[in-house]
Amino acid sequence: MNDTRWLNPEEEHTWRAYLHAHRLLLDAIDAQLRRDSGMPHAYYEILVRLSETPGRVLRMSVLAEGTRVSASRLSHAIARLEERGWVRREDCPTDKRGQLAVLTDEGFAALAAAAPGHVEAVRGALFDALDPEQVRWLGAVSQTLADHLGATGGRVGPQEPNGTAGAPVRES
Amino acid sequence: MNDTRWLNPEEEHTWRAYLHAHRLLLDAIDAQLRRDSGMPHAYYEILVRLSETPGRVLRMSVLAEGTRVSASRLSHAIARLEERGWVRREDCPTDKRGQLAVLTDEGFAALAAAAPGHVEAVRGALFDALDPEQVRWLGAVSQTLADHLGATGGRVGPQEPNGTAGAPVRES
DNA sequence: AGCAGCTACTTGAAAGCTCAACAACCCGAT
DNA sequence: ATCGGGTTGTTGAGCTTTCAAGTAGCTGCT
Repeated sequence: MNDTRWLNPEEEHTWRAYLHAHRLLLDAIDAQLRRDSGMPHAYYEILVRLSETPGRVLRMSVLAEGTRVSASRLSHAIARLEERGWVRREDCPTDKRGQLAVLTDEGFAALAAAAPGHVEAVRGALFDALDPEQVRWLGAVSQTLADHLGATGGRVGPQEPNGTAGAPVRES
Repeated sequence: MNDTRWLNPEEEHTWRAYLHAHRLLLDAIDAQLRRDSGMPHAYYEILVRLSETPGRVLRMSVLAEGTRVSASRLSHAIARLEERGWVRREDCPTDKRGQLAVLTDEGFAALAAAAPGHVEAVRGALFDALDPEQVRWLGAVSQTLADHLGATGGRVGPQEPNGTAGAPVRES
């Protein structure tokens, strides 16, 4: 009749704690970026991606893959970033279907301005709360999970060993 | 000039892996619920909360606190759940400002119908990928984080040791 | 060459979320 | 009693995300 494999108490607790912690964490990060830099975290991630790339250009499809967002969402997002002058679209020379998203100097400046506050927020919300062993485990578990979901349930296939966000390319 | 405490390589990697994993995980969970049960995960969490309460009633403020959602968002969400007939509003007898959200039988049925698929999704996306030690660490780290953010940066004050979601009250 | 089927990206509408403003009410102090 | 300040919940506007088409171009097959 009912062959659902319900969660056992430990799993249940873990899942709820995870949801709880994650919501608080991401809400804090997103709120900080919106408040101090006028951009949602999703946009920050896009800008970071672009900033790390030689020429600060990326094809839409690659960018979508890299930031794990749907094509549609990226298209809308880039449209808005374009309105702000932070990103510019160009035609892809090798594939007439393609579009390139180019980070403008204004976009890079906006990112550079946002980065310190954002990094402080991440540090304050996440790393300040965890001891080194916890950080290692969080990294390991996240990696395992990302591999699992990337290969199995997730959006797509071949995974780069990579996530998003942080600081823009440090110009060193 | 620049005294930002940037993330070190391990932190950077951990943060990106975390974002990556989390996005894949929550997207998968949310997509499953939308597809199979026509409700976003946020609504599921609200219904779960209500289902676990004696009488399946909760004051808006308590529900907002419990699901870690802004008052505004909850108000909108309840409005939509009400349109579907899954929740009903009632006046709070002891405080004329207050409103009670009551889970209807239809709402409970919808939750009960959604739960098995959702739990399978959580299991498949999360617990199937982790070994017991990783689950323990994930729980511990999440709990630490939730406490930290609940007390410090998060939305509010006195924390219940609790998150959200899972199965509705098992009728045992 | 031409065509079927796939990939890349966009679009518009509907749904959800955030933010700021607001109405109604409670409570404590005067 | 009433007034000030805090709390509870709602609303509407604007923005973001999702979903379902839709357009255009590539690719391999005949």
